[in-house]
Amino acid sequence: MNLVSAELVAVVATVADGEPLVLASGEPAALPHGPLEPEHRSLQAGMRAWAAEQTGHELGYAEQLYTFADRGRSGAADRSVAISYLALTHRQTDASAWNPWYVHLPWEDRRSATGIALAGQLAEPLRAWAEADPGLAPLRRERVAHAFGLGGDPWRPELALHRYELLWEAGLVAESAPDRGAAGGTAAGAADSERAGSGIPAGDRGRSEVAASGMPMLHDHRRILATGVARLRSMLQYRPVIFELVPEEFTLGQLQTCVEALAGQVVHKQNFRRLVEQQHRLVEPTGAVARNTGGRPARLYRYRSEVFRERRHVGTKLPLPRST
Amino acid sequence: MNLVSAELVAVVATVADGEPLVLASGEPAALPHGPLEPEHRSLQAGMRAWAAEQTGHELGYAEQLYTFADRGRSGAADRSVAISYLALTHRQTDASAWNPWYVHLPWEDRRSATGIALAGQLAEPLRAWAEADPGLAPLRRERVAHAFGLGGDPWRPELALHRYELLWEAGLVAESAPDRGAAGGTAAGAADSERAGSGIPAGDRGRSEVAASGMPMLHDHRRILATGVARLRSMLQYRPVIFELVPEEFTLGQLQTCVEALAGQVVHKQNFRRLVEQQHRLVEPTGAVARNTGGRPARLYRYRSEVFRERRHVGTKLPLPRST
DNA sequence: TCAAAAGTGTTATCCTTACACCCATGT
DNA sequence: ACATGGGTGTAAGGATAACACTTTTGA
Repeated sequence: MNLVSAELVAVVATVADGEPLVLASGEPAALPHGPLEPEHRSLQAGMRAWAAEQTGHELGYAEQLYTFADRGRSGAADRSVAISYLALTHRQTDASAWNPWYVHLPWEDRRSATGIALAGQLAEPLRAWAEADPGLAPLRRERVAHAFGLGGDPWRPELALHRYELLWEAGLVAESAPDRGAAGGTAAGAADSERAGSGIPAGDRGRSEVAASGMPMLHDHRRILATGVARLRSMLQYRPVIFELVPEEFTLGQLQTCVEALAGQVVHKQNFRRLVEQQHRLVEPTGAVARNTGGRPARLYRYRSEVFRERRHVGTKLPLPRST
Repeated sequence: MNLVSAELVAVVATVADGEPLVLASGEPAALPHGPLEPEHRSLQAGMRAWAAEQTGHELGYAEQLYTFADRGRSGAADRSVAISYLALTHRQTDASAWNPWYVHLPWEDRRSATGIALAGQLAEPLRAWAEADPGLAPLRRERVAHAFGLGGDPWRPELALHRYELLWEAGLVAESAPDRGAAGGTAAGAADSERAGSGIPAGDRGRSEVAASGMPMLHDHRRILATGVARLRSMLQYRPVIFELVPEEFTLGQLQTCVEALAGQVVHKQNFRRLVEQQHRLVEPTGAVARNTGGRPARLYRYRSEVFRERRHVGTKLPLPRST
């Protein structure tokens, strides 16, 4: 009988003040994780137990993401399987263990011009990587253009995992950099933590590119985070998941900010409101207003849980601009 | 260290003569499967190795489906994790090990009036199950209506997994029937195979309902099959996966038949053609014609692989009738 | 008064669905 | 001739993306 060790890993996401956050702690940053144990009643129950123990959080919605097998984690002989989950939770007050997504995946935040510029800095090294192997160049060019929205392709928020994997292959993240030895990789772990924190590859690349490569995480946790981001962004398009991340009462502005935080992209205000209110009828006004908006007071809304039945399949369609 | 055994299971799908097929063999029918072994380079590689060894097939496209943990498989103490994959392959000639999907999931085939009637036979027992527990009744009613398209809800092909799980919970499939002992369940295996083949629960239900409940499979393999069917039907809507299942040259009629086989539902002919040809420009004529169509000869088409770049995200949108 | 955010109205365009109809072949 | 499947034209309705504009607050 071939036995393996099974590890449970959780991407626990929330949004606070318009910033998407993920539960992560340690140096290098690690997602909540732990082995599957005999007393766990199910995979999901085990994941919840570890997350609760390590973070004091009870999780809300959760779904399985992906199962990874790493041969190299603790040597070639015994093998470990990592079963990852995505969990959503309302904002909590303990600020300790939360990291902004975009600290680890800065190129995914295109809400501002500077964010887009940051992502743009990756284009040149990616092209260089694509051309480095003449045989693979056409395929790589295509993959880069598709994933990063270059050369006529639109930027697709839900391709976050493709993008991370390309950067990994190209050696543009610390976990895969040719001169690795900082965080990530096989079993480096806590060694060399001052460099791990900054995520600086030892190559001769400029300072700006370093900022674009993001803060590394333990083992393949950044890949798992990217998987969670991609899944959440996909769900956003066809299921009303936002309401797991927003307080019971909210303004349409807050809702929009939350969507923008997850998608990493701004959406068209007027059409967003109409879509949510009229087309999908996902929300209804509570009658109350919020006055702390900085401008005109905003009506408060609540999620119409009745529609969960009729509109389970509808998401918050993003009124994305035609070409980005 | 807590160790578990990891098993790889494959849902290998194809379409032949307008009938969707899955690789399965034995009694009760089992999907290709086997333990993860040290020499496997990755999870997917292991799955491919087992499938090739057990069926003589090299697989084409493959993607991970889901990871299940069963406590009860071989006793309470040691635990097994099943990592399942969906694989697509072109039609092969060895007819031996292929089973039609709808032998196992007959309610999923709504291409004919008799198929729809078959699914309708499940409505009554499902309602009875929903009402059996007064506390859970509202939730169960809602789940049944949503999954099976009752009471104003549309039938959604991609909810195949929800439907199977409801039937399982309601004890309407042999694997979960209260009087179980035939195929499925814990470790029944090859015992009692003559009853397993027919899938007849020992209860006092009528003959027609037996036909509607479908042929059982080993362990939870029918659930895994339902997961694969659901995933494939989802993909159909937003990615051009059909072309993995169709010969290089095909008529639009063949393509449509193939889509209908997977979706378990007929589609609107004229609009299907226009969608594929014009909107998405997924195909182009080869110039040749097929004369064995039974009517007017049909133009042959090929898949425009150029669009894989521009339209990776586009699927074969199903021009479904407004209300079913 | 002005910045900032909330909220309304309208339009052009495209996609979806549906209906009606003609075309080319084998029997 | 006629059944069978292949193939075309067109129109109604709804969803989308874009634009211009008004309203109400706090500083």
